[in-house]
Amino acid sequence: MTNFIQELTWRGMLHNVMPGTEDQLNQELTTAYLGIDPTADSLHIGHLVGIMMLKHLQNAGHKPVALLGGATGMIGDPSGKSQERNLLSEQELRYNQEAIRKQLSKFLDFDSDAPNKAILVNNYDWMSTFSFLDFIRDIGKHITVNYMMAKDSVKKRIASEEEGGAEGMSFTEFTYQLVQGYDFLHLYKTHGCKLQLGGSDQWGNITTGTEMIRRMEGGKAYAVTCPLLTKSDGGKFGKTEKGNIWLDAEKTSPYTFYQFWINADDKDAERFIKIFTTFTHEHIAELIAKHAEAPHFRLLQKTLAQELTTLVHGEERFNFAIEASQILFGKGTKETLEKLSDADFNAIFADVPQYQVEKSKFDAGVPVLDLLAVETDMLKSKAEARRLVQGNGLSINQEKYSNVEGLITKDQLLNGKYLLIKNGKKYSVITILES
RNA sequence: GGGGGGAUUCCAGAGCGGCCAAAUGGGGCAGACUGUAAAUCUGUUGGUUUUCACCUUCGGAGGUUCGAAUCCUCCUCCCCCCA
Repeated sequence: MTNFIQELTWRGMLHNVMPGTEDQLNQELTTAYLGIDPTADSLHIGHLVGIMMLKHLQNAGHKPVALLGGATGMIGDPSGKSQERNLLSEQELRYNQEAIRKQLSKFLDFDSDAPNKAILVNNYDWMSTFSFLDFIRDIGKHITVNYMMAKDSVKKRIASEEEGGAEGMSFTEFTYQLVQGYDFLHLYKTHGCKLQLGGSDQWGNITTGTEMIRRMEGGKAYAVTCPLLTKSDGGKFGKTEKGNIWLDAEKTSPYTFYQFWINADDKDAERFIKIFTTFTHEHIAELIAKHAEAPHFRLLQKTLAQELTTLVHGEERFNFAIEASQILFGKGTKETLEKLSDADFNAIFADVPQYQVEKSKFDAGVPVLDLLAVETDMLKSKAEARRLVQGNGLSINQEKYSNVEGLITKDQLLNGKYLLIKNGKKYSVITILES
C-alpha cells in the first residue's frame, strides 16, 4: 500500500497538509472527500486534478467520496471570485449527477466489493431540507463571524470593496464556508469521513469544516490541498480559445481532447504526466529521460494523451484521434482523404470551420480566388486570396495549389461532396450542397 | 488665465504641395526551417485589378490650388510649460 502523502508529494500535487494527516492515513482506512460543482452535465479537465487526488487516494487503500455540490453550487464560492450562480432545478441537478457519476467511474472504483470503493453523494440531499432557522441555530451558533472574517477569501472581497473595486460580497457568499463546512461535518458523522481534499483555494473552506467538527463533535479532521494547476506559458489550464475541454465526447471531440494533451509543452508535460497518470515513480523517470534524449518524438505528450484519451473515451476513439492527427499534421495525402468514409471525415473535421457552396456553381468551375473570398468568406478579399495563393500558402485536399487563375471543378471534390482547404496551418471544409 | 505641441493606415512613429496607399519598427498573416515547439530568415500587410489604372483612406467641416496627409479658416479631442 502506498503512502498517499508521499505519493502526492513526488507527483507535485501537494500544496498544504494539516498536521497529523499522514499519521491518520497510516493508522486506518480513511474516508476522504472532494467537492465537485455539478453545474454542467459533464466534467472538464479542470476537474481532473481533484479526481486524480481521489484516485491516488483510492490506490493508497483509502475510501474516496465524491461530493457533488448541488447545494453549494447554487451559492457560489467567493474564493473563486465567481459571479453568483444560477439555481439549478432539481431535475437538472439529478441529470448532471448521473452523467458525472458515469465519468467518475472511469477513474474510480465505485462498483467492486472492496472496502474502499468510492461513493458519490450530493449535498443537496441533506441541505435542501435544512431550514434556514435550523441552520443558523444548530450550525451558525458554533462559528463566530470573527472567525469567518479572518478567511483570506472573505478579507479579499471586503478589501476590494473598500478600494472601490468589486461590488462587495453578498451574505449568501459569506455563508458559503458554513455550508461547505457543514458538508464536512455531515460526512464526518454519517460516513466517518475525516479528510477533505481540494485545490489550494479551498483551504479556508476546509478548515471551517475541521473547526466545526472540533467544536461540535470534539473530533479531529484533516485537510490536504493541491496546488492550482497552471501552464508554463501562464495560460489557464484546461482552457483553449474554444473554451473548456470537456470529458463528454459530445462537448469536446475525442480528437480535440487528444490534441489538448499532445500540445502540452515539454515543461508542462512532465508535470502533467505525474499528476494525470498512475504510473510509478520509476516508470515516469524513465519516460522523462527518454523524452530528454529525443524531445522531438514528444514521448511524454504522446503517452499522456494516450493514457487519458483511452481512459476517458476508449481505445477505439483514441486510435481514431491518432489517425485524424496524422491526416491533419502528418503526411496525410489526397489518397488517404479519399479513403475516409463520410462519417470519419465529418468526425475528423468536426472542429474545423465549415462553409457551404452550391453544387451547380462547380459545373463551369469556380475560380480559386472567388471560392475563397466570394463564394465563402474564408478570406476578406480577393486580393488577400491572391496573396495567399501566390505565397504558396494554399492547399486543396492536401495538395499545394498555387495557380492564381485556376478553376476548381467537380473532379476535385472529395467523394463528390467536400473540399478540404488548408490556409496556412488552418483548415476549413467546404461542403457542397446539392441544388 | 497665459504660452506651446500634437491628432497619420492594427499599434508605435516618419512624412519637401505633385514621384504617398504613405518610410521605419512592432503586431498580424503566409513561406522556409522545426517537434503540431521556440528562435531565426523571407515575403506580405486598404479595395477592385494580369498589367496599366482606378476607388476609399492621413481627427471633423470648409477653403486655397491644375493638384493637398502636407498651405489657410473654424470646430472637436489630447499633451506639455508658466501662473
